Amino acid sequence: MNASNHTYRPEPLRMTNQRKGILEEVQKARQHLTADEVYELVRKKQPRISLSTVYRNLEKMADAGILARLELSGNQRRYDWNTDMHHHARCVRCGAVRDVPVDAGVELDLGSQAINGFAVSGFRLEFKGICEKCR
Amino acid sequence: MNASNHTYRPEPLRMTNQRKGILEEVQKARQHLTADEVYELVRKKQPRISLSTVYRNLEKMADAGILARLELSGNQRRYDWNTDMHHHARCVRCGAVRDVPVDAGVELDLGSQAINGFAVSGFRLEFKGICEKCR
DNA sequence: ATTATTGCAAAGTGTTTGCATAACA
DNA sequence: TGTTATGCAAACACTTTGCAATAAT
Repeated sequence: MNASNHTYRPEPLRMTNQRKGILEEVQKARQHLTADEVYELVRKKQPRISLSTVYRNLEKMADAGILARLELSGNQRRYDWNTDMHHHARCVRCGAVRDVPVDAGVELDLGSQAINGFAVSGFRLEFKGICEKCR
Repeated sequence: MNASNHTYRPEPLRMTNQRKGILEEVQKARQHLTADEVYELVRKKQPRISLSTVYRNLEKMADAGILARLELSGNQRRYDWNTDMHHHARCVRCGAVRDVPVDAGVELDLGSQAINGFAVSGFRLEFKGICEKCR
Protein backbone atom coordinates (compact mmCIF):
# COMPACT_ATOMS: atom_id res chain seq x y z
CA MET A 1 0.00 0.00 0.00
CA ASN A 2 3.09 2.10 -0.14
CA ALA A 3 5.24 3.27 -3.01
CA SER A 4 8.51 3.05 -1.17
CA ASN A 5 11.93 3.43 -2.71
CA HIS A 6 11.65 2.68 -6.38
CA THR A 7 10.17 -0.63 -7.29
CA TYR A 8 6.51 -0.41 -6.43
CA ARG A 9 4.80 -3.57 -7.53
CA PRO A 10 1.08 -3.69 -6.80
CA GLU A 11 0.00 -6.87 -5.09
CA PRO A 12 -1.59 -9.14 -7.65
CA LEU A 13 -5.26 -9.74 -6.96
CA ARG A 14 -6.11 -13.41 -6.99
CA MET A 15 -9.53 -14.29 -8.25
CA THR A 16 -11.00 -16.29 -5.43
CA ASN A 17 -14.59 -17.42 -5.23
CA GLN A 18 -15.25 -15.00 -2.44
CA ARG A 19 -13.86 -12.11 -4.40
CA LYS A 20 -15.83 -13.08 -7.44
CA GLY A 21 -19.05 -13.45 -5.49
CA ILE A 22 -18.64 -10.10 -3.80
CA LEU A 23 -17.89 -8.34 -7.04
CA GLU A 24 -20.89 -9.90 -8.71
CA GLU A 25 -23.28 -8.79 -6.03
CA VAL A 26 -22.03 -5.25 -6.02
CA GLN A 27 -22.19 -5.03 -9.76
CA LYS A 28 -25.64 -6.43 -10.15
CA ALA A 29 -27.12 -4.43 -7.28
CA ARG A 30 -29.12 -1.42 -8.35
CA GLN A 31 -28.34 0.07 -4.97
CA HIS A 32 -25.16 1.15 -3.31
CA LEU A 33 -24.54 -1.53 -0.77
CA THR A 34 -22.98 -1.56 2.65
CA ALA A 35 -20.51 -4.26 3.62
CA ASP A 36 -23.05 -6.26 5.49
CA GLU A 37 -25.65 -6.01 2.79
CA VAL A 38 -23.07 -7.51 0.47
CA TYR A 39 -22.33 -10.11 3.11
CA GLU A 40 -25.96 -11.17 3.33
CA LEU A 41 -26.23 -11.45 -0.42
CA VAL A 42 -23.04 -13.41 -0.97
CA ARG A 43 -23.87 -15.65 1.94
CA LYS A 44 -26.81 -17.08 0.08
CA LYS A 45 -24.42 -18.65 -2.36
CA GLN A 46 -21.37 -19.04 -0.16
CA PRO A 47 -22.70 -19.71 3.31
CA ARG A 48 -19.26 -20.01 4.84
CA ILE A 49 -17.92 -16.64 3.75
CA SER A 50 -17.02 -14.37 6.61
CA LEU A 51 -17.87 -10.74 7.14
CA SER A 52 -14.25 -9.76 7.42
CA THR A 53 -13.54 -11.27 4.04
CA VAL A 54 -16.25 -9.08 2.64
CA TYR A 55 -14.81 -6.00 4.30
CA ARG A 56 -11.32 -6.80 3.17
CA ASN A 57 -12.31 -7.43 -0.39
CA LEU A 58 -14.49 -4.41 -0.79
CA GLU A 59 -11.63 -2.26 0.44
CA LYS A 60 -9.09 -4.00 -1.70
CA MET A 61 -11.17 -3.77 -4.83
CA ALA A 62 -11.91 -0.15 -4.14
CA ASP A 63 -8.18 0.49 -3.79
CA ALA A 64 -7.64 -1.28 -7.07
CA GLY A 65 -10.25 0.86 -8.76
CA ILE A 66 -12.56 -2.05 -9.53
CA LEU A 67 -15.24 -0.61 -7.29
CA ALA A 68 -15.87 2.83 -5.89
CA ARG A 69 -15.92 3.53 -2.22
CA LEU A 70 -18.81 5.74 -1.29
CA GLU A 71 -18.55 7.79 1.82
CA LEU A 72 -21.58 9.94 2.23
CA SER A 73 -21.49 12.31 5.12
CA GLY A 74 -22.37 10.80 8.42
CA ASN A 75 -23.22 7.44 6.98
CA GLN A 76 -22.06 3.96 6.68
CA ARG A 77 -19.65 3.21 3.92
CA ARG A 78 -21.17 1.93 0.72
CA TYR A 79 -19.75 0.48 -2.43
CA ASP A 80 -20.57 1.38 -5.94
CA TRP A 81 -20.07 -0.45 -9.20
CA ASN A 82 -19.78 2.80 -11.08
CA THR A 83 -16.23 4.05 -10.87
CA ASP A 84 -16.77 6.96 -13.21
CA MET A 85 -16.86 10.41 -11.75
CA HIS A 86 -20.34 11.25 -10.60
CA HIS A 87 -22.20 12.74 -7.70
CA HIS A 88 -24.83 11.38 -5.40
CA ALA A 89 -28.24 12.36 -4.23
CA ARG A 90 -29.75 11.01 -1.07
CA CYS A 91 -33.43 10.93 -0.32
CA VAL A 92 -34.02 12.39 3.11
CA ARG A 93 -37.18 10.35 3.43
CA CYS A 94 -36.25 6.81 2.46
CA GLY A 95 -32.48 7.05 2.50
CA ALA A 96 -32.03 5.85 -1.07
CA VAL A 97 -28.90 7.00 -2.83
CA ARG A 98 -28.92 7.68 -6.54
CA ASP A 99 -26.14 8.58 -8.90
CA VAL A 100 -26.08 12.01 -10.42
CA PRO A 101 -24.13 12.43 -13.65
CA VAL A 102 -21.55 15.17 -13.44
CA ASP A 103 -23.35 17.28 -15.96
CA ALA A 104 -26.90 16.97 -14.69
CA GLY A 105 -27.78 20.61 -14.39
CA VAL A 106 -24.80 21.21 -12.19
CA GLU A 107 -22.28 23.79 -13.06
CA LEU A 108 -19.33 23.99 -10.76
CA ASP A 109 -16.79 26.57 -11.67
CA LEU A 110 -13.64 26.27 -9.65
CA GLY A 111 -11.64 28.50 -11.92
CA SER A 112 -7.95 27.94 -11.49
CA GLN A 113 -7.63 30.10 -8.45
CA ALA A 114 -7.05 28.55 -5.10
CA ILE A 115 -9.88 28.60 -2.61
CA ASN A 116 -8.93 30.09 0.72
CA GLY A 117 -5.29 29.27 0.21
CA PHE A 118 -6.05 25.71 -0.76
CA ALA A 119 -4.73 24.19 -3.95
CA VAL A 120 -7.92 22.37 -4.72
CA SER A 121 -7.48 19.00 -6.32
CA GLY A 122 -11.00 17.73 -6.11
CA PHE A 123 -14.38 18.05 -4.57
CA ARG A 124 -17.37 15.98 -3.71
CA LEU A 125 -20.89 17.03 -4.12
CA GLU A 126 -23.83 15.47 -2.41
CA PHE A 127 -27.44 16.38 -2.91
CA LYS A 128 -30.29 15.82 -0.61
CA GLY A 129 -33.92 15.90 -1.47
CA ILE A 130 -36.97 13.78 -1.96
CA CYS A 131 -36.83 11.04 -4.52
CA GLU A 132 -39.47 10.34 -7.12
CA LYS A 133 -40.92 7.42 -5.26
CA CYS A 134 -41.32 9.34 -2.01
CA ARG A 135 -43.35 12.24 -3.27
CA MET B 1 -36.44 18.63 15.62
CA ASN B 2 -40.04 17.93 14.88
CA ALA B 3 -42.96 20.28 14.80
CA SER B 4 -45.63 17.71 15.52
CA ASN B 5 -49.30 18.41 16.02
CA HIS B 6 -49.55 21.84 17.49
CA THR B 7 -47.85 22.37 20.76
CA TYR B 8 -44.19 21.81 20.12
CA ARG B 9 -42.25 23.04 23.07
CA PRO B 10 -38.50 22.75 22.72
CA GLU B 11 -36.79 21.43 25.80
CA PRO B 12 -35.31 24.32 27.68
CA LEU B 13 -31.55 24.18 27.67
CA ARG B 14 -30.18 24.73 31.11
CA MET B 15 -26.92 26.54 31.29
CA THR B 16 -24.76 24.18 33.25
CA ASN B 17 -21.03 24.58 33.76
CA GLN B 18 -20.35 21.69 31.49
CA ARG B 19 -22.48 23.10 28.72
CA LYS B 20 -20.85 26.46 29.09
CA GLY B 21 -17.36 25.02 29.04
CA ILE B 22 -18.05 22.94 25.96
CA LEU B 23 -19.56 25.84 24.11
CA GLU B 24 -16.64 28.07 24.99
CA GLU B 25 -14.06 25.65 23.70
CA VAL B 26 -15.86 25.08 20.44
CA GLN B 27 -16.30 28.76 19.89
CA LYS B 28 -12.79 29.77 20.64
CA ALA B 29 -11.22 26.94 18.65
CA ARG B 30 -9.90 27.94 15.28
CA GLN B 31 -10.39 24.33 14.25
CA HIS B 32 -13.40 22.15 13.86
CA LEU B 33 -13.21 19.86 16.82
CA THR B 34 -14.19 16.27 17.39
CA ALA B 35 -16.03 15.27 20.54
CA ASP B 36 -12.94 13.98 22.21
CA GLU B 37 -10.86 16.97 21.30
CA VAL B 38 -13.49 19.06 23.03
CA TYR B 39 -13.41 16.64 25.93
CA GLU B 40 -9.65 17.03 26.36
CA LEU B 41 -9.93 20.79 26.28
CA VAL B 42 -12.80 21.10 28.69
CA ARG B 43 -11.20 18.58 30.99
CA LYS B 44 -8.37 20.98 31.74
CA LYS B 45 -10.83 23.21 33.49
CA GLN B 46 -13.39 20.66 34.57
CA PRO B 47 -11.48 17.51 35.29
CA ARG B 48 -14.55 15.58 36.31
CA ILE B 49 -16.57 16.10 33.15
CA SER B 50 -17.37 12.92 31.31
CA LEU B 51 -17.03 12.14 27.65
CA SER B 52 -20.68 11.25 27.33
CA THR B 53 -21.65 14.64 28.67
CA VAL B 54 -19.57 16.15 25.91
CA TYR B 55 -21.21 14.00 23.28
CA ARG B 56 -24.67 14.71 24.59
CA ASN B 57 -24.13 18.42 24.73
CA LEU B 58 -22.54 18.78 21.36
CA GLU B 59 -25.48 16.96 19.84
CA LYS B 60 -28.01 18.90 21.82
CA MET B 61 -26.49 22.24 20.97
CA ALA B 62 -26.24 21.27 17.33
CA ASP B 63 -29.93 20.37 17.40
CA ALA B 64 -30.66 23.71 18.95
CA GLY B 65 -28.71 25.48 16.25
CA ILE B 66 -26.12 26.88 18.62
CA LEU B 67 -23.40 24.89 16.93
CA ALA B 68 -23.12 23.21 13.56
CA ARG B 69 -22.61 19.52 13.18
CA LEU B 70 -20.00 18.77 10.60
CA GLU B 71 -20.07 15.42 8.90
CA LEU B 72 -17.36 15.21 6.34
CA SER B 73 -17.31 12.09 4.28
CA GLY B 74 -15.81 9.10 5.96
CA ASN B 75 -14.67 10.99 8.97
CA GLN B 76 -15.32 11.55 12.54
CA ARG B 77 -18.00 14.04 13.40
CA ARG B 78 -16.78 17.54 14.11
CA TYR B 79 -18.43 20.61 15.50
CA ASP B 80 -18.32 24.07 14.17
CA TRP B 81 -19.02 27.40 15.77
CA ASN B 82 -20.08 28.84 12.44
CA THR B 83 -23.70 28.01 11.82
CA ASP B 84 -23.94 30.03 8.63
CA MET B 85 -24.11 28.22 5.33
CA HIS B 86 -20.64 27.49 4.05
CA HIS B 87 -18.57 24.72 2.56
CA HIS B 88 -15.45 22.97 3.72
CA ALA B 89 -12.06 22.16 2.35
CA ARG B 90 -9.92 19.43 3.75
CA CYS B 91 -6.21 19.19 3.37
CA VAL B 92 -5.32 15.72 2.18
CA ARG B 93 -1.91 16.06 3.75
CA CYS B 94 -2.49 17.32 7.27
CA GLY B 95 -6.21 16.75 7.60
CA ALA B 96 -7.03 20.33 8.50
CA VAL B 97 -10.51 21.51 7.67
CA ARG B 98 -11.14 25.08 6.65
CA ASP B 99 -14.32 26.93 5.93
CA VAL B 100 -15.09 28.01 2.42
CA PRO B 101 -17.53 30.87 1.98
CA VAL B 102 -20.41 29.97 -0.29
CA ASP B 103 -19.33 32.41 -2.93
CA ALA B 104 -15.61 31.69 -3.04
CA GLY B 105 -15.14 31.04 -6.72
CA VAL B 106 -17.83 28.43 -6.66
CA GLU B 107 -20.69 28.61 -9.02
CA LEU B 108 -23.30 25.99 -8.52
CA ASP B 109 -26.24 26.20 -10.81
CA LEU B 110 -28.99 23.87 -9.81
CA GLY B 111 -31.54 25.51 -12.01
CA SER B 112 -35.02 24.74 -10.85
CA GLN B 113 -35.25 21.41 -12.54
CA ALA B 114 -35.11 18.27 -10.52
CA ILE B 115 -32.00 16.17 -10.73
CA ASN B 116 -32.63 12.59 -11.71
CA GLY B 117 -36.15 12.72 -10.42
CA PHE B 118 -35.08 14.20 -7.11
CA ALA B 119 -36.64 17.33 -5.74
CA VAL B 120 -33.38 18.74 -4.51
CA SER B 121 -33.59 20.65 -1.29
CA GLY B 122 -29.95 21.07 -0.53
CA PHE B 123 -26.45 19.98 -1.21
CA ARG B 124 -23.12 19.76 0.47
CA LEU B 125 -19.87 20.52 -1.14
CA GLU B 126 -16.54 19.43 0.14
CA PHE B 127 -13.20 20.29 -1.34
CA LYS B 128 -9.99 18.48 -0.99
CA GLY B 129 -6.57 19.80 -1.71
CA ILE B 130 -3.37 20.96 -0.12
CA CYS B 131 -3.53 23.77 2.35
CA GLU B 132 -1.26 26.76 2.38
CA LYS B 133 0.85 25.49 5.21
CA CYS B 134 1.46 22.12 3.58
CA ARG B 135 2.89 23.32 0.31
C1' DA C 1 6.67 -23.68 -3.45
C1' DT C 2 5.45 -19.31 -2.54
C1' DT C 3 2.53 -15.94 -0.93
C1' DA C 4 -2.16 -14.01 -1.11
C1' DT C 5 -6.46 -15.03 1.03
C1' DT C 6 -9.59 -17.02 4.20
C1' DG C 7 -12.39 -17.77 8.63
C1' DC C 8 -12.63 -17.00 13.16
C1' DA C 9 -12.40 -14.51 17.24
C1' DA C 10 -10.88 -10.72 19.39
C1' DA C 11 -9.83 -5.92 19.58
C1' DG C 12 -10.58 -1.16 18.08
C1' DT C 13 -13.15 3.21 17.07
C1' DG C 14 -16.53 6.41 17.67
C1' DT C 15 -20.98 7.03 19.66
C1' DT C 16 -25.17 6.09 22.41
C1' DT C 17 -27.81 4.62 26.47
C1' DG C 18 -29.67 3.14 31.21
C1' DC C 19 -29.65 4.44 35.58
C1' DA C 20 -29.08 6.46 40.04
C1' DT C 21 -27.42 10.99 41.73
C1' DA C 22 -26.90 15.92 41.38
C1' DA C 23 -27.97 20.51 39.70
C1' DC C 24 -30.85 23.88 37.68
C1' DA C 25 -34.97 26.92 37.38
C1' DT D 1 -40.33 20.70 43.69
C1' DG D 2 -40.14 19.03 39.28
C1' DT D 3 -37.45 18.06 35.69
C1' DT D 4 -33.18 18.39 33.01
C1' DA D 5 -28.39 17.14 33.20
C1' DT D 6 -24.50 14.54 34.89
C1' DG D 7 -21.08 10.63 35.58
C1' DC D 8 -20.23 6.13 35.15
C1' DA D 9 -20.22 1.82 33.02
C1' DA D 10 -21.96 -0.90 29.83
C1' DA D 11 -23.79 -1.52 25.21
C1' DC D 12 -23.66 -0.42 20.41
C1' DA D 13 -22.59 -0.34 15.37
C1' DC D 14 -19.17 -0.53 12.18
C1' DT D 15 -14.61 -1.78 10.94
C1' DT D 16 -9.99 -3.66 11.46
C1' DT D 17 -6.54 -7.09 12.84
C1' DG D 18 -3.70 -11.34 14.41
C1' DC D 19 -3.18 -15.79 13.40
C1' DA D 20 -3.06 -20.43 11.86
C1' DA D 21 -5.10 -22.91 8.03
C1' DT D 22 -6.11 -22.88 3.02
C1' DA D 23 -6.11 -21.93 -1.79
C1' DA D 24 -4.35 -19.56 -5.94
C1' DT D 25 -0.64 -18.82 -8.94
